[in-house]
Amino acid sequence: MVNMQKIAALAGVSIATVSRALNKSGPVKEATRARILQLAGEYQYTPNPIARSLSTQKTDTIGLILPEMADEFFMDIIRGIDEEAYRANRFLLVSSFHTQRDIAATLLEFMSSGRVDGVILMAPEGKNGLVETLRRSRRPLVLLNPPGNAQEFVYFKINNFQGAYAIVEHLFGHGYHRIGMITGPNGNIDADERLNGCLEAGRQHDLPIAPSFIMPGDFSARSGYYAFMRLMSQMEKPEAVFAANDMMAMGAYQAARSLNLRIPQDIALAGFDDIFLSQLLTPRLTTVHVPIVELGSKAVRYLLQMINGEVDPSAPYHEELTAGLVIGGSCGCESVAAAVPL
Amino acid sequence: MVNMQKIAALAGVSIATVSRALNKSGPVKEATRARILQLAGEYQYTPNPIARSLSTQKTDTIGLILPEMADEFFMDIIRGIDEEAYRANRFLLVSSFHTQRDIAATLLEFMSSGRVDGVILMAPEGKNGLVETLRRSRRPLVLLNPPGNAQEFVYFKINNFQGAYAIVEHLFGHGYHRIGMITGPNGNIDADERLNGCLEAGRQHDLPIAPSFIMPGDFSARSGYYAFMRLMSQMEKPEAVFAANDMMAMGAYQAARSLNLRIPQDIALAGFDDIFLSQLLTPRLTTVHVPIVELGSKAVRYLLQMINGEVDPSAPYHEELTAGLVIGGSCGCESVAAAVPL
DNA sequence: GTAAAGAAGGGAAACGATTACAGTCCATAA
DNA sequence: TTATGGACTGTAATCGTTTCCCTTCTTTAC
Repeated sequence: MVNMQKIAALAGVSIATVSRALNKSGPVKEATRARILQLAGEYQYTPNPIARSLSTQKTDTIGLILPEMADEFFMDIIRGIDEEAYRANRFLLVSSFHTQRDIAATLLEFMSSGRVDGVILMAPEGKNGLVETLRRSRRPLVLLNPPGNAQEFVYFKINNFQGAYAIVEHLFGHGYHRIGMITGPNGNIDADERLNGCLEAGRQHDLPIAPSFIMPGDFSARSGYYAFMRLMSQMEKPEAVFAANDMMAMGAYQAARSLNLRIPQDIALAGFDDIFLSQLLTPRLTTVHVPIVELGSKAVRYLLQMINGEVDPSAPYHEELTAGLVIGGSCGCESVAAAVPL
Repeated sequence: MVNMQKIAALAGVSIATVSRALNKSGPVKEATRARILQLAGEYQYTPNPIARSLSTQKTDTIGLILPEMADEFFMDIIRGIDEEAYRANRFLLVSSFHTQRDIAATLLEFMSSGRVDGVILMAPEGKNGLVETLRRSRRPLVLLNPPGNAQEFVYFKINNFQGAYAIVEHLFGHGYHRIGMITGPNGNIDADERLNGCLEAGRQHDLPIAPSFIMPGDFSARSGYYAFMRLMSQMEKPEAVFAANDMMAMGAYQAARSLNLRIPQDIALAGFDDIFLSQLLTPRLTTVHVPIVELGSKAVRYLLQMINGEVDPSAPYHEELTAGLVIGGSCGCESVAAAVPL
């Protein structure tokens, strides 16, 4: 392996000069510099990043910890972060929680021990003393969709409340009076906020959502199927159903088909997330778009500012990204029923 | 930051002893060892991985380079690799190609320069002197779904030919005589092999696929839609259509619905990949399951063997993973039409 | 009683960079 | 002519480990 030592010897200078020439970190005579660059190219010299890191205490790497690596959603997160990291010439060390609950702590320790300059952590549930663990992190940390008890940290999140409020308001706009909701798993911050947004919209329109119209789900398509079935088996049935995510809405589509209910004529439907699948349903699902790639980009950009000392790494900073409506045909809007997949 | 120096001073021993005690890499009196461990715990000492890497020339990190980070498929790859890496106590540095074509080379250089112990690279197309670049890699390298000109390397791949052959044979088994195919992008190794498997099945059954029944697609749902439309607009129409991946099959579903064709009564359909969406179609799509998570696991395990010197890193090694049929209702099989989403 | 072996631990050289400090040389200003 | 300051370059410390090679003891075998 060719190192600075060798290049220095070949060029007849000291390694300090080689370093200065390569990094432009000090004055070097133009002729010397050219000679060094020439030799470096010739011998395919690449600086050893480990040695450099040891010396500079920077790794040019950021860590990303996700609860799981399962579907499109998490892939989009990674993509957003990967792109932004690439733009900033940073590497990306990823890991998931790996089934264990408090493993997030372990991983954070690993990552905080010098392998990365900073960490982006997605932790939608704040159990098992997560907050205490995070406090001990020695590196800059940015949270994504954090639990409610994480106010002291830096985080970026989707405005679930606003998104849910907006889409339920849209359903009211269609004239539906009886709106049902299929919720997400209890304790999940995203699920809770979406429920609250829905309830608030009901209150604001003087048409509060009836408790019997709130059916628990767990974000899976299967749970959406059964929740929808139960909603429609009641004496009084909703005219429109808002599922807390698109996967459950998909389950509801299946259930509606089983019951021979037409969407939206017999029952209107709306979802949340704007996943790719929702474009392929007929009619296209009306849903809430979450700017997930942007969430990742913003997190990286802010993290880098923390790392570079451009902002105070210990000061809390919160940003909520607005979710936007995507109108399909499932809510009753006519014009947009797309026949051709995107 | 507390380092070995400090622990050594506190314990009244040299750093060499601390290192030996912590790594069990040499004899240390039990009492001394206990004292050191005690202090290490007390002061929350964690060895600096960068310094260790510099000394040992190992990073405990493996690199993963993917063409893109787009859908479920790539997420599954990452998951398989992440899980296996975690089991082996390795970290994972990921990156995508980032639009540029020859960026794969650049990234490989980066990764080969000491930041990782080995690299897993997925490169379904072998253009722009990829092979020459790979030859210059200084670290162990494992390819996934490699192009045809990569015989000299270690790779793991899905047996596309066998999978395509099997599913087309299944269609013939239903008694269909006229089978059409929607192909993937030209030059993509997976696409080519699936086409070949289909053609071979036709030949073996003395019912060669007619050239007019082979319609080009590009793996997108949209292309599947249009290819299906074109297939069905011909004078002589196929009785069954095999799409080279599930996304295109989804497009075909949409097209069939537009044309008021019932699946499978009017037209049978089959796909490839067994993506999650295919379970949600009605009738469920008959497709080919690709053991994608297993592909990742195997790649990691072999890479680690190369890194540890348990196998010759410079010797070629090839493994093809068998793809299995997933029978849904879209091919004409009755029994399995699932009404409830998984 | 002595030699050899092995355990315990210390000193110092790697690993491959960055960088503070200091020295040399030369041009310019006083 | 002599400071003075800037450009250029080298020496060596530093980052935090691992590990080779000793030295010093303690056993154990003969």
